[in-house]
Amino acid sequence: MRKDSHTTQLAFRALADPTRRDILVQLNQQEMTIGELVEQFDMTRAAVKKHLVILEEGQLISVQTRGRERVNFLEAENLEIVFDWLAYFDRFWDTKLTNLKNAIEATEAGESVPRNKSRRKK
Amino acid sequence: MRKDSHTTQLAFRALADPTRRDILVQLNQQEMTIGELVEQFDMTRAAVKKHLVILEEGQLISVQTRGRERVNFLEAENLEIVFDWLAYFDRFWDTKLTNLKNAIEATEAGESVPRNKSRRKK
DNA sequence: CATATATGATACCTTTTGGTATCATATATT
DNA sequence: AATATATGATACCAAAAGGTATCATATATG
Repeated sequence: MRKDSHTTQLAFRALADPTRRDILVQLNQQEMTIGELVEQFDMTRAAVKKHLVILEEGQLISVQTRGRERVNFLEAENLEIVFDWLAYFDRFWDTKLTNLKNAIEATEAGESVPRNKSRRKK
Repeated sequence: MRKDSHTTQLAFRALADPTRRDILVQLNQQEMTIGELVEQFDMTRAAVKKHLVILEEGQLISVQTRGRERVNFLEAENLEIVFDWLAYFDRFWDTKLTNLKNAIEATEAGESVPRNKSRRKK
């Protein structure tokens, strides 16, 4: 039986909570301190901190100290852990490849890369 | 703030457990009854059944009744829910597109579709 | 130096999760 | 019809998850 790695488990665990997924979205827009993140959520600093720890364990964010501040960065490349797991499923993948092929050809034709609907911000 | 859908949440929740991910892998090879699945795991039927319910709620499997048997199928297309969420992250996506472009060109050149790590730089 | 600010750490609580044991139901099979 | 088989449902339990309140620590700043 195929058993995926602990690294994979920590990544999926990190993504299982909606607040944590939202944090990643925030950090995709801009790196932020925990203080700035707390302003975006209706919960205490301690709760946000716990989420940040789990995101770090999942290798989806990194932290850089700046004086007394600690700035959190999205580690977008490490979403590959999840992507790779998905890629295992050939049936899904085959149709996906076709769609992506079209997207890429559109891109090469000079259009902008087509995005997901949820990507739009109003 | 971007808030993802309940559907997305149920999918990520379903993927958060290693046993459930393994079940999807099993069902990718071949559709199976709960009885057949139980043979593959070191836990009771009731435990497996709970996992199947959560996978159904995440729309990642479907069930078809055949006499007294209930056959579970992978709904590989619905992994798109997760894929779409990942696609939001442009930084990740841009590098991924490049890799996929290479993969697709290789495919069109007659090679088989490369997967996972083997797709990356060698 | 003294104080405010930004953050981390810990104890504690409630709900969810992952599991078992057990009972109930539907459909083959003899 | 009676029994075996395949599955579903429920009560119960321990551990993990998600949250708060509170205390501790490090670093700017007047």
